[in-house]
Amino acid sequence: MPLSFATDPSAGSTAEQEAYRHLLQGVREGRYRAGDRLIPEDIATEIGMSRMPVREAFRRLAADGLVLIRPNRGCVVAGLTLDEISETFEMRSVLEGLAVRCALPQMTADSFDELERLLDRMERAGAASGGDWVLRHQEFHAAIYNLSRRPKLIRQINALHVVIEPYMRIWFDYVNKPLSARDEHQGLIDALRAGDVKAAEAVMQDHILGTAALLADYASPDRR
Amino acid sequence: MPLSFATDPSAGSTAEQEAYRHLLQGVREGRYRAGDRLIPEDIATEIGMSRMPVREAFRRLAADGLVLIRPNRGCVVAGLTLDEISETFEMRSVLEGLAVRCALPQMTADSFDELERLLDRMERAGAASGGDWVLRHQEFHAAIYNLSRRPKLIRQINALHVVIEPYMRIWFDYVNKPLSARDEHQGLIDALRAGDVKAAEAVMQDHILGTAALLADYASPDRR
DNA sequence: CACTGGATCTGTGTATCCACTTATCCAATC
DNA sequence: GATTGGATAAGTGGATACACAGATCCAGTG
Repeated sequence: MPLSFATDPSAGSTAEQEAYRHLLQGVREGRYRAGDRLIPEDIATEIGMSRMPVREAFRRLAADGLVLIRPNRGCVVAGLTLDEISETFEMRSVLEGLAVRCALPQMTADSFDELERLLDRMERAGAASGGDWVLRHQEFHAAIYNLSRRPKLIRQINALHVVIEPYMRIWFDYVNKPLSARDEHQGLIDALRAGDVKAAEAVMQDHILGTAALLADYASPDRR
Repeated sequence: MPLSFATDPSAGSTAEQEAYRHLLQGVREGRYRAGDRLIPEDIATEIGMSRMPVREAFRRLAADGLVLIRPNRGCVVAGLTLDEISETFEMRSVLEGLAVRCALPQMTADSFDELERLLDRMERAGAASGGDWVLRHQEFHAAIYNLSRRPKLIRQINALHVVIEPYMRIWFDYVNKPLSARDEHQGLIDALRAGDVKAAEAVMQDHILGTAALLADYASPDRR
């Protein structure tokens, strides 16, 4: 399975979809980097279409917060300041807390086994490339939220994941070992198994804010 | 001051901006109703431009969740199911709870006076037309969140307000008296004055979920 | 009555053109 | 030598015309 999407990829027709996918993947994987200028002409020829679908894709990406369109000055890949990164994690913490709260009542014994399985996969990916770990990590979280039966909530969470994904990759490549991946997430599974909704929500919030703190720690003294 | 925006209105150039504003206002005010088909040709001539900027505006609106674009079948105004409405209120409750938590430490005595003033305006608007009350109500909430210094959070909250605005208008026109507007919001101000961050967040969440319950009550037996 | 096969409409993509803004660079000037 | 100013290039934004494909509708057929 390839990358997932920030907004509904089926909203828009063939060529526009392809342009959107192409650009989205490019940004997520870090091939297009923050501040890079995106020239419709070039991208259109790159993927073999005219400029219009590309321009339309820009608008979707802008709404996702992935690029910035300034009148008469074209389209650049958006970057996040440190403040914006922590703001994003704050939003994640409350939204994903809500998602856990909604998902927990839907969980069965099978669900927990599935999560254990995904955690294993994530750990194995941790040994290899950073990008892969990030995807497995998203997959693990998504497996929980998908049970919440809250499509709009899930989509919003997804969009936030996408926005910070490039930074997660950079960070992961730097620390290059799967932090306390097992401990952190095993704790989460245990909290879910216990069935205490309030507690599970709190664990999820702490998990996310904890990650934010680690990432801020890494970025702050380094970039200054 | 006219209507505010879901996404950054400055992202896009003159004609596209105008198309976006026009469509956004139309949806918010209920001039375009859920299920209405939006024909680029018609709208383009309506506001005196070609179809291209209109099509681009569609993409932004689709990303905001206000319209639906189905491949080869054009653009229709999105409607919310009852489930989606309550899902939206759930998301509002946690996001606006977070916003209050961030805003409270920034508040001064002046802030509270300002809120009282806005509450008065809201109450006066309540006596008149429903649409005006909805705007004043948004204004009151926005006054709090704007202190949070969280631009992305504020934007997201705004987008959610816009999505449910048509339903708020319908509902308000039906009940036609400002519910417990003063009590509800006065309680909120008092909680803020007390300075207890946890409590203020809880009050905000209850306020929003309470509104959701009222709205669901109105919609559920009526539409069935 | 269900199904088939156009005819038509409309959404979508392409190609091209043009006006206007922004960016770049070089030379003249202080 | 730094700054200003203007010529020039590049790129955006919009309009228009056209080709094509998928949807929709309707009548004719079995």
